[in-house]
Amino acid sequence: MAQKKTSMTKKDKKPKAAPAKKAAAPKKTAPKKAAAPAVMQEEILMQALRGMRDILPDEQPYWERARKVLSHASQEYGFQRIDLPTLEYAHIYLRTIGEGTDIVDKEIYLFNTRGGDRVALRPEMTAGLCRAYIEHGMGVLPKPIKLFSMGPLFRYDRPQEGRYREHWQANFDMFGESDPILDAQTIQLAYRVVQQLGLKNIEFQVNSIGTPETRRDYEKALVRYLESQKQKLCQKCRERLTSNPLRILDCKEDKCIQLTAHAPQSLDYLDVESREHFKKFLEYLDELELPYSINTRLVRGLDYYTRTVFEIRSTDKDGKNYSLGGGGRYDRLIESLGGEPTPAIGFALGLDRIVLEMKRTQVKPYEQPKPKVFLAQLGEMAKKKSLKLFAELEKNGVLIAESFGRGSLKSQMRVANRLGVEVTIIVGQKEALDETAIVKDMVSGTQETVTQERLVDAVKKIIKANQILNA
RNA sequence: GUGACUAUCGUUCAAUGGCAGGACAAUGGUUUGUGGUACCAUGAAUGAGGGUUCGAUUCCCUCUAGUCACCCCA
Repeated sequence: MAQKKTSMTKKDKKPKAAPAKKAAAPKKTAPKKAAAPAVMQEEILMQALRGMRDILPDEQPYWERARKVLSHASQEYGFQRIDLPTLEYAHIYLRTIGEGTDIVDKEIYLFNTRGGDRVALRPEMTAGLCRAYIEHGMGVLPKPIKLFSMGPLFRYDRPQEGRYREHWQANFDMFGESDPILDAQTIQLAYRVVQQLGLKNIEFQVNSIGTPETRRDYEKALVRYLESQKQKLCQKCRERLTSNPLRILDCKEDKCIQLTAHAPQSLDYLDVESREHFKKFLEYLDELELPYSINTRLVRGLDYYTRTVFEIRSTDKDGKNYSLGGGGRYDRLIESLGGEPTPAIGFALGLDRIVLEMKRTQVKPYEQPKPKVFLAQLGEMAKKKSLKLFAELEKNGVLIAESFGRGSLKSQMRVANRLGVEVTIIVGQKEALDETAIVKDMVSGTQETVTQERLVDAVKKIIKANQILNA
């Protein structure tokens, strides 16, 4: 695995006094750290916060492609974009995600504002979405109400690759209908997105966790079963027995897997309606011919889910599993926040992981249109004119590059060449005076002088000719 | 939150208890207004703080950060 090295701290570099040659003194005698300047500057760590990262230009083409695909898919499926604040009253998360969950107990960014409000950086999107739904009375809109959202979330985790304290998610949510066909459509949409992104080896895992009541019954039954054979569990799972018994189903220890294989299954404890819902859901899924499997061990980390839950996973050649996203029904959530009872379903895709997966599987990133024209200038007068020329060309739809800061024509030509432009426009002292410009075809190397009025046409002519040649 | 491993120019790879070096990238140049190659030059690093030592980038400790495995999740 390629270990990504990251440079860390930078000391403030002292500006060089003058461009003049370094004093004759040999390097070694120069003190490594020169004497402090008169005003002592406090050294600040030039380092992003832990778990936070910069998404640099190099990586942006992947993100751009992901964003484009997501936003197109959302429109095709009739979702409307909504943007929510990153900060909310803390209690909406404590209430919805559930106290006792790791997200709330250990991972939430919680603080008091100057005004004394207890607020939290959003650790997930759904709670804020429901708050907005209620606040703006969206219940009166025609059902289902489909909302699409994309933005950063925050969790105070211990970072690793594909897991950051600030990470990006795209969320698709539908409110107002409980029909299981929506559950299937949600998965269809998720599949559509990963397909359009060109991701391979995708699988869905689905499960139903029923209602909070049946879940409690099931949990009791599970504990009862496991308690009777406690010795066969691993050390951690013995602790989980009281803290979070459902998690035992996820344990990777062989003995726990063996034991839980015969444990009661959540599906057996579903109420009649949930059972029917799940059955229908699976029928629809079969109809769609999507790659899915039922994972009765799938338990999601949020308390608000009811009935359908699912995850989108990608498997690499070593059989390793990555969760790219997940979701499920949350039919009680709006009600629990004080709104009208409103069924809902949603899912989230983790953009950081999607991008990681795109790179892993060598998906083509989005390619930014490249400039085909370079504008070179020579001399003060031409330099002034070139600003205007640039604007003129850009207005006429010519994507243009320049390097105004450079002096010599040679270095500008070098840049033009490196950029692979088809045309270079050269404006020097003479051309500036004559209101003309030299148009050079970089492929053939020929050039001609044209008036600045005819410049746009002349440039476009060459580009067009090249297009025909290439076609 | 737990454990393990790691940290050298922008990137990448060296080296050393005694002046930290190369490659790539960058910038300028090889006669004054034209691209490639080649050549030359110029900047640029031992994550931070302590300790051991005559001397530490190298050995030790702490911190910070990353990666991995847990935990959890997207």
